[in-house]
Amino acid sequence: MIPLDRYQRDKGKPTRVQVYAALRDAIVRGELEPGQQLSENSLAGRIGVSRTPIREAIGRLREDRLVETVPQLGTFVARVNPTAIGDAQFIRESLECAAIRLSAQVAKEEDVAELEENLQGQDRARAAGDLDSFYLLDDSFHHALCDLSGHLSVWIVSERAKAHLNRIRRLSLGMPNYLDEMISEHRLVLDAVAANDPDLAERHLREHLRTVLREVPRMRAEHPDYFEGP
Amino acid sequence: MIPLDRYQRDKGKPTRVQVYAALRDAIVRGELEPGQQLSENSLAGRIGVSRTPIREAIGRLREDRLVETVPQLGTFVARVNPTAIGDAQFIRESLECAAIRLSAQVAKEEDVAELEENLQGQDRARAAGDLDSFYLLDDSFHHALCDLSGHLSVWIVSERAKAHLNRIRRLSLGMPNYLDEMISEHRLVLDAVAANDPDLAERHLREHLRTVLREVPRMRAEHPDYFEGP
DNA sequence: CCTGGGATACTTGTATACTAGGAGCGTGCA
DNA sequence: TGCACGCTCCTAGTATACAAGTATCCCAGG
Repeated sequence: MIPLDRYQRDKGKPTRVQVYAALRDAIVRGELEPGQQLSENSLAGRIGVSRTPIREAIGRLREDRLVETVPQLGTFVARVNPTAIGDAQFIRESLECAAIRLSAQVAKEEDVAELEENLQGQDRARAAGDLDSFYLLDDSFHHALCDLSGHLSVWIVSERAKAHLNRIRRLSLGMPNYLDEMISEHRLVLDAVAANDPDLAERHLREHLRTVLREVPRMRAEHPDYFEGP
Repeated sequence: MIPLDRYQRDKGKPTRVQVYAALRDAIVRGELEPGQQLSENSLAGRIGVSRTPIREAIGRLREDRLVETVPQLGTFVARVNPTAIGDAQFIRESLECAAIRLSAQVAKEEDVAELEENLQGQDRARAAGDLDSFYLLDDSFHHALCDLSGHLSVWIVSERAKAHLNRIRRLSLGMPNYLDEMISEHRLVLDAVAANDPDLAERHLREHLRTVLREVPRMRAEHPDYFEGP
C-alpha cells in the first residue's frame, strides 16, 4: 500500500526522508484515503523501523497539512480543504508567474531544447495513457521552468505549499481531453519562453494554472468524501 | 541565552513548538551566533526536557535552513547565505505584492484604522528607541496587510521562507535613519491601500521591500562572520 | 431493552537506553 | 622532533520503555 520501494532503491533501512516521501506520495496519489488513520506503531512495524523516524516523517506531513493529529487519539489523512486549495493556488500562481518572468528573460536555446524534449515526453505519455509518467513529466516541466529563474528554493517552497493542490491535480488527470489541454497550454508557455517574452509567458502560465483550478468543482462532485467542510 | 520564557507563560514543561519558537527567535535576533554549535543534550538539560522534543524543534529549524546538522558530529547555527537571502526576497516580494493587490481591493475603513494604529505604534517605538517593539510592529503591519487578502496561509509560508531575510532585517534596525525610512514607506503603502489602489500599493510595497534588501551589503561589511561563502 | 461503569486496548507524547561514527588529544614509536 | 596509531569523549540516529489520555466493548443493573 505504501510504495516505499519507489524511494528506496538500496534496500537498507529506510530513512525518515524516504518514509516522508513515500507517505506524501501515497496521500497525493490517493492510495491513502482522506480520513484514514495512520498509526505510528503499525507503520513502524510494516516498514520495519522504530517509531522515531516514522514520527519525524509524520511531523513533516503535519506541517504540509496532509495529516492531522489529535493527541492521544490518532493521526489521520486530512481531507482536501477547499480553502487550502485556494491558498495553494494563490501561492503557486504568485511564485511561478514571478519566476517565469525571469526565466523568459534568461532562457537559452539549450534550456528550451530540454523543455521541448520533456514536452514530447508528455505527448508520448498521453498516447500511451500513462498518467503516472505524465504527472511526473508535468512536474518536471514546471520545476525546470521555475529553476531557470535562478531562484532554486522557489520550487521547494512552492512544492510544499501546494500539497493539497497536487491531490486535485492527480485526480484530474483522468478527465477526458484533460491531457490534450495541458499539453497545448504547456506548448504556449514554452513558445513564449523561447521567444523571451516575459509578459506573454506569464499570461499563458497564469491561464494554464487556472485550468487546473477549474477542475475542482468537478472533482468535488466525483469524490465528495475527499473534501471537507462547506 | 534562550528566551524561552517569552513563549512559555504557563511555566509547565515547554512543548516542542515553544522550543522551536524560542530557538528560532534566538537565531534571528542574533543571540545564537552563526557557526555556534547546538547540542541536543545540553539544550535538553538546560531547558529541562528530554532530547525528543528538542530534536523535533531542531528538525523544523533544519527545514528553515536556520541550522545545519552533520550526522554524528553536531548541529550548528547556519551562517546567513546570500543566495538564500536573494531567494527569500524573491519569494517574499512575489507573495506579499500579489497579496496586497487583493488587500487593496477589499480594504475597509476599519482595516485601515487598525493599520493606522499600528503605524502610530511604530512611531512611538521609534521615538522611544525600542527596536524590539518596532520589529514586532513591523511584522504585524505586514502580516495584517497580507491577511487582508483573505489567503491566511500566505503569511505562514512567507514567514518560514524568509527566515534568513529576517536575520538581516533584525540587524538593520540599528542603522541611523532606517526607522524613519521604514515608517514613511509604510505610510505610502497604507495610503495606497486606503485609497483602494492596487497598482500603487504594489509599487510602494515592492519599493519598500527592496529598501530592506539594500542594507545587505552594509550588514555584510559590519558583520562579516555572519555570512557564508561568496 | 436501555443505560452506566469499568476494564481494556489502542493512540500520541515523552524520556531513556543503546548504536555507530567522527574529532581531538595523548602517547608511543621511528 | 615528528608522525602515526589508538583511546576517549561527544555527537546524532535509532530503538525501546514509560506515561497519559481516549474510544470501545462488555457486562451488570434498573
